[in-house]
Amino acid sequence: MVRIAPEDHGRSLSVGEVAARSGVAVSTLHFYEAKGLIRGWRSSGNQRRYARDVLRRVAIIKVAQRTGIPLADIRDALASLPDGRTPNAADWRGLSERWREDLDRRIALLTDLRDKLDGCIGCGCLSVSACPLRNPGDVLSESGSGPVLLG
Amino acid sequence: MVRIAPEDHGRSLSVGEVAARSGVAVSTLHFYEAKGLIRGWRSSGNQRRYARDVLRRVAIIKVAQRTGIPLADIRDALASLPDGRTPNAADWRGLSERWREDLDRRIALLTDLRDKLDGCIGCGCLSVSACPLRNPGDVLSESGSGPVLLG
DNA sequence: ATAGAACCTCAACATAGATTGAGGTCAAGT
DNA sequence: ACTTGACCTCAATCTATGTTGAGGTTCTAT
Repeated sequence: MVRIAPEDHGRSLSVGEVAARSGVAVSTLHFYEAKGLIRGWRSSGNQRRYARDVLRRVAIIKVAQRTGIPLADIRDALASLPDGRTPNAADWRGLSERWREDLDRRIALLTDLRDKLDGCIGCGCLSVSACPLRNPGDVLSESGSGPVLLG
Repeated sequence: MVRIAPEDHGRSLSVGEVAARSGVAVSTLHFYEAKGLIRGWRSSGNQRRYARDVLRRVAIIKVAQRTGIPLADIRDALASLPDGRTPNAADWRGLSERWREDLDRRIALLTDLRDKLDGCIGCGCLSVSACPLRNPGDVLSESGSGPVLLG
């Protein structure tokens, strides 16, 4: 049973509590911490302790992942959150805006791909040099190599 | 310099030619062959030879990958192409239709995610049990198998 | 005081999708 | 014949995103 020391009550969370409340495995939280996506401190007995903030962070991580954003980018985006204080609604909204743009671009890319799929796969134009499907001169095309998310 | 033996002229392609024309690395073609995505035969000197079909196949593979379909699924879809003959336009169209449905679903998912992003990240509802973003009871929820998300 | 749950570290394994390298062979031009 | 570039196989490595397990420690209830 997870019990919280009296002096911590309502203030900090153990890794097991975060796991239970956020729905991710303890091992995943270890992993996220190692990758710099979440931060915490240690108890006198070297156990992980987290502020309640971490629940929101983990929630954001999972949502961002569902949209296809890699962890490294999520980490960078989270790093833009304020250091000393608990992020407020405006802070989170900033993240949301950055990601929405990326999402918009990727939706446009997929939509474009879909619209061209029937026409191009069926026809003879699927050559490296000429086909619009092979040569996405459209969305994201100038981003160098592949879809760069939130660089 | 890549030279084609007279008897092969215009009929078969070496792995290097396929690489040059399709834009993928030789090692990747080895990899695709090992994974069953492309097939060919060997010359008397044990070198890979491919029918011209393979260029179309590789093109399809790259397009499908761009939409987020995993190689294993692409392999299965390509396996539905006719065995003895060169695939015709109708064959390719069949593939296109299968994938378009998947693409439609994923576009719907991302769109939904985007629409909820601002509202949900900024507000206090991002809890495991209550938030619509955390609990996708909507698009894709019953899709069971197949490529669900990129990344 | 002690059992057992929860925690710790570190290393290995898993999957997808390749890339790289070592060591050796084949083929074409001179 | 020789050189060179394209080719061969097989194993190792890489990134991303974790999971699993071994071996050891801490915490809390009884």
